[in-house]
Amino acid sequence: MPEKTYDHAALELKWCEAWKADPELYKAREDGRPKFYCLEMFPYPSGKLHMGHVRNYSIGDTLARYMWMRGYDVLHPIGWDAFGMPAENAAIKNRRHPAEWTYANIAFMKAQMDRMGFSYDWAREVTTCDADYYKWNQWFFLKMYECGLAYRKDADVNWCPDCATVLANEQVEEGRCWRCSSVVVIRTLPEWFFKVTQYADELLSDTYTIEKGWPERVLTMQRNWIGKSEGAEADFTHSATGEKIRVFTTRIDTIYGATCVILAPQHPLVARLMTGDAYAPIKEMIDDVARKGPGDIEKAGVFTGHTATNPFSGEQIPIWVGNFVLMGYGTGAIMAVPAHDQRDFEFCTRYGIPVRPVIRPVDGALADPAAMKEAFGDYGVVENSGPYSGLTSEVARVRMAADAQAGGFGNASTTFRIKDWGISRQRYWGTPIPMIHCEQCGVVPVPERDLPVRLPLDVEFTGKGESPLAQSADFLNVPCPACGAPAHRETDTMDTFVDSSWYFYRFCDPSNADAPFDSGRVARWFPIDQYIGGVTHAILHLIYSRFFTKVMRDLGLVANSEPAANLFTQGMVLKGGTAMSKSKGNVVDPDEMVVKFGADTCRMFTLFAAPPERDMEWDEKSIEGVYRFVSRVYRFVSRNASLTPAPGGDWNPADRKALRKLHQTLAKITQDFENRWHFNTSIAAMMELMNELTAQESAMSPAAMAQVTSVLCLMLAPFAPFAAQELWTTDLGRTGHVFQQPWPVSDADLAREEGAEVPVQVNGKLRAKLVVPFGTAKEELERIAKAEPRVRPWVKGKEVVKVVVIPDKLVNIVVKT
RNA sequence: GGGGGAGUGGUGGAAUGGCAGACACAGCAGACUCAAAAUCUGCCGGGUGCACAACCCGUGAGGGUUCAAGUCCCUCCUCCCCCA
Repeated sequence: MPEKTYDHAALELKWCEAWKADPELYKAREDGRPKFYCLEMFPYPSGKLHMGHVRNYSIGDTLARYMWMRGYDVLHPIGWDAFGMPAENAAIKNRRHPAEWTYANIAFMKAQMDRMGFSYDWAREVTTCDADYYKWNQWFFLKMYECGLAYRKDADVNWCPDCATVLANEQVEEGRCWRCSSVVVIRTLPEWFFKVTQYADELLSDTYTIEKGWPERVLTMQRNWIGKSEGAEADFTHSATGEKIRVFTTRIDTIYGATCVILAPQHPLVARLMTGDAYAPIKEMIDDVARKGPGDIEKAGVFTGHTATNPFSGEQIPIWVGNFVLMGYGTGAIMAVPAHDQRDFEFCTRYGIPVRPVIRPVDGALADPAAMKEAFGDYGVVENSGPYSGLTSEVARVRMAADAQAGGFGNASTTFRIKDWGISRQRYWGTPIPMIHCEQCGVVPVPERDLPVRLPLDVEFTGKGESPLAQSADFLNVPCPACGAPAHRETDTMDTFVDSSWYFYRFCDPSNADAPFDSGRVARWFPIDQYIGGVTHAILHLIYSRFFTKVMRDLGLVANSEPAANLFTQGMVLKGGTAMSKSKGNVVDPDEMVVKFGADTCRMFTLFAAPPERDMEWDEKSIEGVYRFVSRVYRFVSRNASLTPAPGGDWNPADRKALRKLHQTLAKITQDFENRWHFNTSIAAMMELMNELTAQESAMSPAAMAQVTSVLCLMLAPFAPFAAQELWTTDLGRTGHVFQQPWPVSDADLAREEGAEVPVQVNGKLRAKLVVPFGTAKEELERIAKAEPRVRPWVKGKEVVKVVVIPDKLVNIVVKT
C-alpha cells in the first residue's frame, strides 16, 4: 500500500467523533472478569486543563487501556471537585453565579478531555456541587453527628482577611493564605469539627498495611503529620493558688532536671496571671506567631513572676510564657529541661535559667552544666533524681509514670500532633452544614428526610462581610424541626476536602437516590487498584480520604479499611526549571499543543520526557522528536500494510532480525507495565524497534511484515490511541476497537538472540567481546577468552590469580600486576 | 535541627553489583532538491595519536567493600521536597 501522510488533526478528530457517538465504549461491564479500578485524582474545574492534568491523565489512561487489553473489567471514571473559593471569587468579580461559571468550565474541560482521547466512563461522572452529590455530604455529616464524630466548639482559627474565611492550619503557609498570600490573623469562632483524632492510632498503624502499594515518602509524611508521641503527663502546682498545671512530656525521666515551666501564650492560666499591662507583651507574642507562623520565630519568653512546684521533687521553679509552646499540642504547657532538650536549652540559656543535667551517658559522667554547649538528648542513666537515681531512662520513664498515676498527679499518656478537622467555612460555594439553631432547643440536626439542604440562589456576591448564606432570608429562616419555633440555619459550609474524601465511592453507583452508594457495588470495585495524582495531596486529601473510609466502615457501609491499595504520585510539569504558573507566565496551553502536534504526541511526550514519578521539563524542541516517531510509525505501517495475511514460519535473515527486535520490545514494554511504569523507556524501546524495522524493511517477507505491523499497532495502542486505531481499522483492515484486542504475548523463541555476547575483562577492564552459543560451559568460555588475540597481551607473562566466569554474561580474568 | 529524594555528555534522560551515556533533543557532515522544508544516512563525553588502530581519564568530592561500583557502605559538598 502507498505510504500515507500523517495528518494528525484529521484522524484524531475523526476518531474523537466516532468515540463520542458510542457512550458505552468505556463502560465498566461488571461482568465477572477480574476488576481493575483505575483512578486519577479528579480536577477542580478551574476553566482549562493544564499540563499537570494532561500528564496525570495520560499516565492513568495508558494504564487503563493496557489493563483492558489484558482482559480486565476496567473502571475508569472521572468527575469534578466543583465547590471552592475560585468560583465564588469569580462570582464577586463578574457578578455571575458560581454555578454558572463552574458548569461552563466543566463543559469546556470535558471537551478537552475527550479531545485528548481519555477513556472515561462518562455515565459515571460525578460533580460535587450537584445537590444529588452534596446531599450525601450532609447525610454523612448527620451520621457523624449522631455518633459524636462531628461536633461544634469555639476555636482559634486562622482568618484570611482578604478571602474573609477561615483557613485550615494546612492552608496557612508561612503565616500566609495558601491561595492569596495575605497575612493570616487569629480569630475565635464557633466551628464544626470532624473527630479525626479518634482514628489517629488506626490511621497511623494502617500506614503499615498499605506499605507495599504506597510511596514510602507519602507514608512518612502522613506518619509525621499524625505525629504520635508516647510520654506522660504530670501536674505541676501553681505555688500561690495550688492550681494544677498539667504538662505533657516524652521524657518524664528528666523531670528532676526541670528548671522552669513554660506555658503557651494562649494557655488559660496566662490571662489570669498576667493582667492589665502585663498582658500586653503576651498579646504581642500571639500576634507575632500568627504573622510569622510557628516555623521561623525566634524563641522568646516572658517571666510571669509566679512559681510552680515540681510534683516529684517538691522544688519550686519559675513559670514562664514561651512563644514556641503550642496550645494545640499536648496540654499547652511544658516543663523545660534545658540539659536534655535542645529547644529548652536555647530558651533557658537565653534567659539565664539554670541548666541541670540529670541524665548521664551509660558509659560516661554527668555533664558539667557550665561547659554544656548543647543539650544531651539521648537516653542514659538517671542521676540526682531521688529514688530513681541509677535507673536507666527506659525503666525510669515507666516507673515514674506509674508512680505519678498512683500519686494522682499524672499518668502515662500518648499525644498526637494531628488535630480534629475543622470543616467550617464562612463561604457560599460549598455544602451547607445541615444544622439548625433554635433558641429553645439549641443545635438541632436537619431531619434526614429534609435533605438536601440546598444552596439558595438569591444571593449577592460582594466579597464583604459574613457568609453570603446569612443574607438569604429564605435560607436562613426555618422552623425548628424539634419544637417548630422560628429558628435559623447554620450558615457555614463544609471544607471542600469533605467532597473529595469519598467521591471515589460514588463512582461505583453514581445515580443512587436512596443512599450514597450500594455497598455491594462498592464491594465489587474496592479497594481502588491504582490511584494516581500529585504528591501535593500526599497529606490532606489522602489522610481525610482514609479517615472517611474508616468512618464508613464503622457505619457498616463498606468492608474495606483503606480506600486505595496502590498510590502513584507523579512529578510536576516544569517549564524553564520551575512549575508552570500564571504569575511566572510560563504556562504551556495543552490546546495549542494538540493543534500543533496532536493529542497522541502530547500524551506520549508527557510519558517520554521523564519517568512518571519525577518532575519533567516541557521542551518544545523535544516534543518534535516524539512527533517524528509517531509519524514514522504511521507511515511505516501504512506503506507496509497488507490486507491479505501471508503464511509465515520460514523466516529470512531480515525477518529474523525484525521479529527478534519486535518480540524483545514487546517483552520490555510488558515488563514496564507490570513492574515500574517507566514509560519513558517503553517508548524509547519502540523507537529502537522502529530504527531496526527501517533497516530491515526492504528485505522482509510479507508474512513477517504482517506480524510486525499488527503487533506494533497493538503495542502503540495504550500510548497513542488515535493513531493506533486509525492504522488498525483503515490500514490493517481489522474490526473492533484496538484497545479491546488482547495484549500480544512476546514469543521467547523469536526474541532470543542468536548467541550470547560476552564481554571479557582483564582486571575489570573491558578488553574484548566474544559471541558464543548460549549455555557455553564455563571452562570453554575461559579457554576462548584466554585465546582471544585482544586479550592475550594483557595476560601474557602475568600470573593469573583468578578467573570469574558467569555463563552468557561475562568473563573477568584477574592477573597479578 | 530532623526526615525523604536527587546530583551521569551541550540538554532531557538510560543502565535494579557485570560493556557507562540506550532513546531523544541540540549540534556537525552527507544524500535527495534548482532551492528550501520535510525525509533519509553517518558522526556526536574528555584526552594522547597525522589518521587508523590502540591506550588513558571519566557518573558532585574523598575514602571503603568487591574479581567487578553510577549502583552497596562511611564522611563531606550542592540542590529540591516535607516536617520543626
